[in-house]
Amino acid sequence: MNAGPNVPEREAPMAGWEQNHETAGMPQTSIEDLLKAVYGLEAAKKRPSTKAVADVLGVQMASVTGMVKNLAAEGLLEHVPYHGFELTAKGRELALRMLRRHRLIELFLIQTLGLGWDEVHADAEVMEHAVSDQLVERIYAYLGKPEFDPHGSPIPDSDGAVAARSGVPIAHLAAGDEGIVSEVEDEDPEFLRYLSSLGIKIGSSLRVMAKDPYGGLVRLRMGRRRISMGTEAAERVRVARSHV
Amino acid sequence: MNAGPNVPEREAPMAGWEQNHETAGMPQTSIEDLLKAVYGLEAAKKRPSTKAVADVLGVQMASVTGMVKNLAAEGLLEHVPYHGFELTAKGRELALRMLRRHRLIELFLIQTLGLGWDEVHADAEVMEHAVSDQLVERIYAYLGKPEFDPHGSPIPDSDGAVAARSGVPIAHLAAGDEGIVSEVEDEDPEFLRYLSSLGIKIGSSLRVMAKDPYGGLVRLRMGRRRISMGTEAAERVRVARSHV
DNA sequence: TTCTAAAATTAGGATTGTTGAATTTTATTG
DNA sequence: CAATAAAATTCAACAATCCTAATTTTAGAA
Ligand SMILES: [Mn+2]
Ligand SMILES: [Mn+2]
Ligand SMILES: [Mn+2]
Ligand SMILES: [Mn+2]
Repeated sequence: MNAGPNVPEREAPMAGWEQNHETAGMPQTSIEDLLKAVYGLEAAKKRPSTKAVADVLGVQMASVTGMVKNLAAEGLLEHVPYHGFELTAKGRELALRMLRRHRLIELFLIQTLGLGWDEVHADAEVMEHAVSDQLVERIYAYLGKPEFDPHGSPIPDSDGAVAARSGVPIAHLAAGDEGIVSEVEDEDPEFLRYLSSLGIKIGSSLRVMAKDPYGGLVRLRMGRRRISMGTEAAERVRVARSHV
Repeated sequence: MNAGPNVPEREAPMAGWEQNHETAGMPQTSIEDLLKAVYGLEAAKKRPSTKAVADVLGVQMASVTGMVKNLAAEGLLEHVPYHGFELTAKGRELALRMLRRHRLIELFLIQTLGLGWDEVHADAEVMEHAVSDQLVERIYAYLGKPEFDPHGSPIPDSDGAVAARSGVPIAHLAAGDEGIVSEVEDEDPEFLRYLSSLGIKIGSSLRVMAKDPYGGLVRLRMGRRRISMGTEAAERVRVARSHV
C-alpha cells in the first residue's frame, strides 16, 4: 500500500497557505477521463477500442491498455484482451458523474461570468476533476436544476440518469426536412465560433433546401438567411426534426 | 522525455466527452502547493524547514527533500542541503499566482453561490490548480477587482504584487487596546464557524478588556457583547489597531 | 569539547501514467 | 488457407510522488 492519509497535526499557520487536501482515495484525472472517453464512444455507437480511446485521450495505445488493466481491477470496466472493453455499472456511474460536473460547470461559467459557449469547454475539462460533490450540487441548485448544458447536451442527474441524446445530425436530414438545433459539438472553440458566425445557436429553426450529392454540401435556410455547410460540420450539429 | 503533447487527429465525436487537455508543461499540483507552503512560512516569518513544509503538506520529510530537488533544478527555489531553502523570484511568482487564484476562487464561490466563509477553502485548494489564467482574470473582473478575500487576506495582483499582511493577532494586543478584525485563518471550517458563533467577522470592532496571564484567556468586548477567547484562537485572528 | 536528540538526507521500494519497440492476435484479402 | 496489415498487448524504461528505514549532519546541552 502507498500514500496513506497520514493526517498531520495542525500547526495554526495564518490564513491562506495551508494545505492538507482530502484527495486520499479519489479517482485520478486520467481514470475519470478514460471512463468518459469510453462512455462517449459507447454513446456515439462507436466501439470503444484501444485505438479509439487512445485517440480521444491523446495518448498511446500502450497507455490505454495499461490503464484499462487498473480500471478493470477496480471493477470499473470489463476487459477481454484483444476484444475490447465495456463499462461496468460502476464505471458508467462515474463517467456520468463526470459528465454532470462538466456540463454544470460550463453552464455555471456562462451564466455567472457571461462567457461564450466557445470559451468554457477547456476549463470545464479540468475543473470537472477538481470540484467537490457538494459544490456541484450547489451549482446545480443555483442554476435552477437545468436539464441541458450550453451546447444542448443533457445533464445527467445526480443518480446517473440521463436523457437520451436528442435529434439527429443535420447531415442525416433530407431536402425539405425541417428541424430545431438541439445539440452541437462542444470541444472545438473554433467550430463554435463558426456556428455563431452563421447565426446558429441552440433552438435555431432551419430547413434543408438541398444536398449536393458529391461534395457533401448541405444548403439550409434559417429564417430568411441561406447558409451552406460542409458534411463535416453538418455531422456535428444535431437537430430535432420538426417536420418530415 | 515523457508525455509529449502528442496532438491526436480530431475524430468529430459528438458533444460532451472529448479530451485533449492542454496540460502539457503545466506545473503539477504538488509543486504548486509546495511553493505555496514555503511562501506561507516565509510570510509568517517561520523558517521554511523541511519539517515545517512536510507538516503543512501532510507528507513525510523525505518527500519534501525529493521534491525540493526537482524544484531547485527548475529554478523555483534554492537549496543548500541541511541549511534550508528559499524561493527564487520565479518560485515566489508562482506561489503568488496560486494565492491569487485561491483567494479569487473563494470570493467567487461566496459571491455567486452564497456559500459561507467556512465552506470554500477546500474547494479552492483544489480548483486553484485547475482554472486557466484567462478564467481567473474573468473572475477578477466579475468581482470588481477585489483587494481582499473573504477571510481578509490580500489578493495578489496579476503581476505578483501583494499588500503586506494587515493587523496583528489579537493575542498580541494589551488590555485596553481596540481594533478592527482584518484577517482570520481560513483553512479550518470549524474555526470559522466558531468565530461566526461569537459574532466575529471581518470588520468587527473590538476592545481587549483583560488578559489572563496564565491560562492565556483574552476577554473582549464587541459592541455590547462580551466574549472570551483562548490563546490559540487569539493567535488566528488579526486586528488592525484602531487605538493604542 | 563531547554527547545526543532533532532535522535532514539518502537509499531502496511501490504505484501510476507515460513512452517506444517488440511481439502477438485478429481480421481481411487474395 | 495463407499472407499481411491493423490493432492490441507486452516489455523495458522513465519520471514523479509518495513511503519506510537507514544514515548523516547540525545544533544545543552538559
Ligand atoms: Mn464541454
Ligand atoms: Mn477532464
Ligand atoms: Mn483558503
Ligand atoms: Mn492546492
